[in-house]
Amino acid sequence: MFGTTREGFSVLAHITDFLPYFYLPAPAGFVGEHLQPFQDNMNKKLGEVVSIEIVAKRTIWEYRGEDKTPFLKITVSHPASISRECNYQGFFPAGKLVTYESNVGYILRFMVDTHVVGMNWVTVPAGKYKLRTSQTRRSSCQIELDVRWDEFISHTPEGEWSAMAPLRILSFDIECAGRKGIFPDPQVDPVIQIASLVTKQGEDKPFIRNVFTLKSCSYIAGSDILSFNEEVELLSAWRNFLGTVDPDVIIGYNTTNFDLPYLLKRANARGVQGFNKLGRLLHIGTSVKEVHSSSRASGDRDSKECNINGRLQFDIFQYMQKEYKLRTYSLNAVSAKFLGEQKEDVHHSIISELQNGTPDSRRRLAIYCLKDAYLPQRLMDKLMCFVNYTEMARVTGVPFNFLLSRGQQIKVISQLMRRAKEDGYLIPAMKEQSSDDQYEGATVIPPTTGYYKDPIATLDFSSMYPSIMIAHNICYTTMINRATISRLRLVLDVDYKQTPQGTFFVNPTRRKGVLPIILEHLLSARKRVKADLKNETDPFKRAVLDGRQLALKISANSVYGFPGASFGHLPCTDISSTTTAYGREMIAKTKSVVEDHYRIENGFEHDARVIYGDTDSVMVDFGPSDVATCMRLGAEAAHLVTTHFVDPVKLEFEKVYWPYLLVNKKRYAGLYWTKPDKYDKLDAKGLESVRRDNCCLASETMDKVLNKMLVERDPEGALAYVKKIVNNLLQDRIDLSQLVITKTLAKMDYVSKQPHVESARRMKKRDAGSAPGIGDRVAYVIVRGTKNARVYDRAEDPSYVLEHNIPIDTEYYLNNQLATPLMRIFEPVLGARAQGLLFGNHANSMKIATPTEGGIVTYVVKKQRCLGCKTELNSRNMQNGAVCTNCASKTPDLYLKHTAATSKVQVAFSRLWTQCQHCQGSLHQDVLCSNRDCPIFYRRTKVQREVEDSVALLSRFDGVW
DNA sequence: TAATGGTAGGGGAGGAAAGTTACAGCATAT
DNA sequence: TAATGATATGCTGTAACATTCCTCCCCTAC
Repeated sequence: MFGTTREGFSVLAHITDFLPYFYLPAPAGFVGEHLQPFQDNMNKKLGEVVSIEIVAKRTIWEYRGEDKTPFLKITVSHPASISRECNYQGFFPAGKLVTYESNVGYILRFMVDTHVVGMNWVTVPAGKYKLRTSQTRRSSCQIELDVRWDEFISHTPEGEWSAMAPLRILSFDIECAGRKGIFPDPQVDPVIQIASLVTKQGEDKPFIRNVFTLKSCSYIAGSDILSFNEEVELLSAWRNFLGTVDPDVIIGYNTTNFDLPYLLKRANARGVQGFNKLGRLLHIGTSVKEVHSSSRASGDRDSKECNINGRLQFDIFQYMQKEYKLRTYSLNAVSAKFLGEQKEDVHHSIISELQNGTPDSRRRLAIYCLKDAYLPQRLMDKLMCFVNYTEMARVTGVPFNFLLSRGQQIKVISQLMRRAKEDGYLIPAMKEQSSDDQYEGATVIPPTTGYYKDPIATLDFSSMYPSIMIAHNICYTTMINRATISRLRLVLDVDYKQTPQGTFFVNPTRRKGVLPIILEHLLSARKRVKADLKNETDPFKRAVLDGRQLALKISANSVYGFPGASFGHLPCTDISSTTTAYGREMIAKTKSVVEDHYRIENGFEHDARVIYGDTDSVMVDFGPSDVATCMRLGAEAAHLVTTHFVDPVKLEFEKVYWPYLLVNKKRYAGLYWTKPDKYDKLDAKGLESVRRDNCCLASETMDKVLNKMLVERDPEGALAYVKKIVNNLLQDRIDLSQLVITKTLAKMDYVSKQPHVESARRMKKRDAGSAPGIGDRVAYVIVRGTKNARVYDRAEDPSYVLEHNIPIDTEYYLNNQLATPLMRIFEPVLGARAQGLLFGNHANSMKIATPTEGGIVTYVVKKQRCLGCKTELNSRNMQNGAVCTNCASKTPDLYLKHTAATSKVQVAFSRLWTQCQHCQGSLHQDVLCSNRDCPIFYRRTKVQREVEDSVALLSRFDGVW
């Protein structure tokens, strides 16, 4: 175990004598005399079986009475020796044998048995350990010791033991000098700079800030600069720096997939001695491994993995991808969103130029590099990533690095094993069985769509699935089949009950399920933490507590998904389908109770109607037109409904929507009220304004329209707004950045052609290194094409479109991105007249010639036209380079007009240029930024082209006078 | 090999299939 | 009156086009 003391000294504790083991059910007739020969027999095949003993345990699978049965606990000397096959005197028939707890990782096994959870404090009592001497040391840690696995104390992370450790965190970024148009290749392209920041956990300023540069570099305030003439020296010096700093945590942005592998491959290519000794173990070097992960929630993803023993790796890029749903995950976009600042983005082809320039140009690069090292640290602080993950590791009990590298299941398994061990249950190692059969999920009440001017109350079941599982004691350990029922002579409704799904579970009086116990523990712990949070004033402790309650909530919710996971460790469709069946019954019951009770004939002023509901919520139109009454009725109804259900199931009144626009199932918007005097926010669900797969123009327009309709209650104003946007679009006054559509490249082999897939394919052809890979998000815009050309043929990389000045298909954006979604929300409010009002005629559209076959104008004869009357200029009518004979007299006027136009765009351009200079922090240097996530960049490039065109036009007046 | 939370549902786009229309080509009637 | 040619009519196959329905795909709600 690696760790740190309270004072910040690094520790390596060698844990001794902990051996892996697994279980086999003892077959009938197997007795004590068989143990030794059986062990000898197994040793022949496996070797290294240390001991076998008979223990009384019970399986977690199904209720089979309270009797424990004999199991063989087989202890082996090495994790690899755990087997699922054994054969001895016909006792263990091949194929049918089920082993228990044989598929549990050794690390988790150890942590469960010693009550160690990820990121917790451990005390090694005096006298129980032996310090290692300089001869026996195996690591670079300051303290190194040996301790038996059962002689240290693991502290539950509560009270004084919930403090964060004073970990040293290194954040770094590298720059390499690539060749033009090609993504850097570690076999060829050198590493030229490495920027590093070192911060102590909990402090807001780094105590080391430096940059290693190849060749000299001018002074940077507040940072150390270490320059080297040889790349090999640079790499070697940085490795030594890392060893001296001895960080506990290494962070960065995409360091796992880019920076670390690049450094290692480059050092290898240049033959830098000992570079791969990045970890704390002296005899183990770091190597790169390709891994593939796939999950239903986050899709497929290819990535790399580096082992740096004794140091945690925490790649903020991976964290963002896992925890946030964003349009783009570039460091630019993420910093802009969460830190509120754009950063300069130097295209990789320009880096070499800066490197080959002067100390000052290398200084620019160094500043850029330092910023890229600083931003991950700031993101981590701002978003509390490290604190939240620490709490998640503590709550679920898994090692910290599992949280990024593994899925949801391992967290539930960890909790399940801990609880199971306490109660003497064993978990079977199920044979992998990928079943395709889906079970039935939740009900979505068919919506009565429309625009509601009266307040709509929303009632929710809090933590629905967890509370169902607790209320009805649904668990592996409580499932029971008919045979067992008759064998044990159990009585319906006394000992067990039949669920709506037709399955049977024993009552808690007979046996309380393990899953319900885990869930109760999680829910009550969350309640306690929330109570503590109310009294806590220290902002840092508050953050820890908040992270903890969040972790508890997420953990409780993922318990339900675990038995339903078809590719799982312990799939059990009965548990999942029973839980959802109760849920369906409850939502139906809620609807009928509310609608039966709140009726005019029962003395109420209106008949209440349930207009919509999804899984655990119902939306009720009680009738009254004021929020306060609606809230009172809602709270009352929630209370009434709750009495119909088993504890701890609880229906809560949560909020009122007023007004409320119900578009379809899972698609609605409304003003969200929790108190009668003021609304909290505009809440939109499922609509284009909250989706990532349409362009910003579409979502922002919809957001504005919703605001005008619901907040300002001004549908006419909304109409006018849309008309303005449409006009801007057709006149090409919308930034390209607003039109970028992003979608995830989810897999390799697509059945049908898709716009984002085809665009990614074209990008790959141009530069394979920088093209989006599997799991990345692809950005594209739709350009004009030949008639009937498919959308996938017209999807193009925005940078490419910008560089080559390819015309945008405004009609596509108008019809597919704006009109269709907007009509869906206008129609319920305005009725059928909306259509004509908005999209009837767009005569103002600028007609741009449609390119012919293949998207390229093949034979273009450029003919000059008169700047006055646009007539074609030829040898007969040409007065001068600018105008025809007819317009000759207007030449001075035309000249003035074009001069004015030119200077106007020049002013616009210089303003944008200055803005970019401000952003890069220097007003007397060229702007190199090509940040594709920054709207200014697009605007600047567009205006730049306008300036060029305008100047070219003006030059036709040259020699007129 | 190891590892991978669930189902319900909207909506855009592609693509096959079935339907429509226009038209050439031919046979037949006038 | 029969044979012949011109024209109109009707049928049919085919290509082009528009529509419908289904599937794939992405993303979201819960």
